[in-house]
Amino acid sequence: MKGMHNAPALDMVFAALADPTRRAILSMLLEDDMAVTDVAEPFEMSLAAISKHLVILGRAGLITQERRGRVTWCKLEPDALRDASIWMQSFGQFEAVNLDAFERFLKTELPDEG
Amino acid sequence: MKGMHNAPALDMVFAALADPTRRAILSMLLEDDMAVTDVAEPFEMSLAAISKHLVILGRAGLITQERRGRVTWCKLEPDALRDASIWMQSFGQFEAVNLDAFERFLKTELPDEG
DNA sequence: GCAAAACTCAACCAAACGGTTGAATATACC
DNA sequence: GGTATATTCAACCGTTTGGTTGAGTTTTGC
Repeated sequence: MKGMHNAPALDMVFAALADPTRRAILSMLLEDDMAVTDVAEPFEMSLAAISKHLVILGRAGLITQERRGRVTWCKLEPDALRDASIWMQSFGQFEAVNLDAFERFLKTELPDEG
Repeated sequence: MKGMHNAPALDMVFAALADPTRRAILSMLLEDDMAVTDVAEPFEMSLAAISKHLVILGRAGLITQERRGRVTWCKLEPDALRDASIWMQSFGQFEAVNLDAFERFLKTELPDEG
């Protein structure tokens, strides 16, 4: 179902991105997977607050969490960003972009993927 | 100041995009500039509610409003989306995208612009 | 000048958000 | 088994969000 942009999903993705703490978390996870405690470390707020932020990021599909032992590992899931990014590209200077050509462009530009 | 992504601005853009009514309004404005009353027409909510949505879109920089007579015209401002879009491209499969090459790609793909 | 049109403002409301603290739950380690 | 670690749960709190309604403001047209 290419090109079908699920509205509730977009709601959740954009809402998740609207918070600077959550965007910072995503940036951190870009480097590497992290435990919840380590994610929380640089922030001046409680671990519980970070835990809630991670739930919101998880429900938006932007991260996944995998529990291994007593540690919950957080992993970036960039695919969720993709739908939102493509939705945005339907505007403005991106208006008339041929998405298939866009995909081909990405494939040629990216080193490892696909 | 290329590449400087203003955090509060991103907050407002993403928050504005997190609502389906507001995304629908943006899609409508993609077609043409519209009066507030005409923007409100297809929605099953009060004009005042739509007026508030337009304020939120305006504060995010996604639209501008120009009053001509008693009619307030709403106009899409896609530049605000651009920063957010570029922020998103720093993730996932867009990570390694050469933005200059991306711009060149857009120029070749778009019929009228630049 | 007066009524209709096109909004916006103000007050209100329920629900969601973003944070807190303290208790609960697993798991790991000695 | 008991204690420390990692994380979530639950209750609470003030603020924001997304809607309502009704009144106010400006402009247009007869």
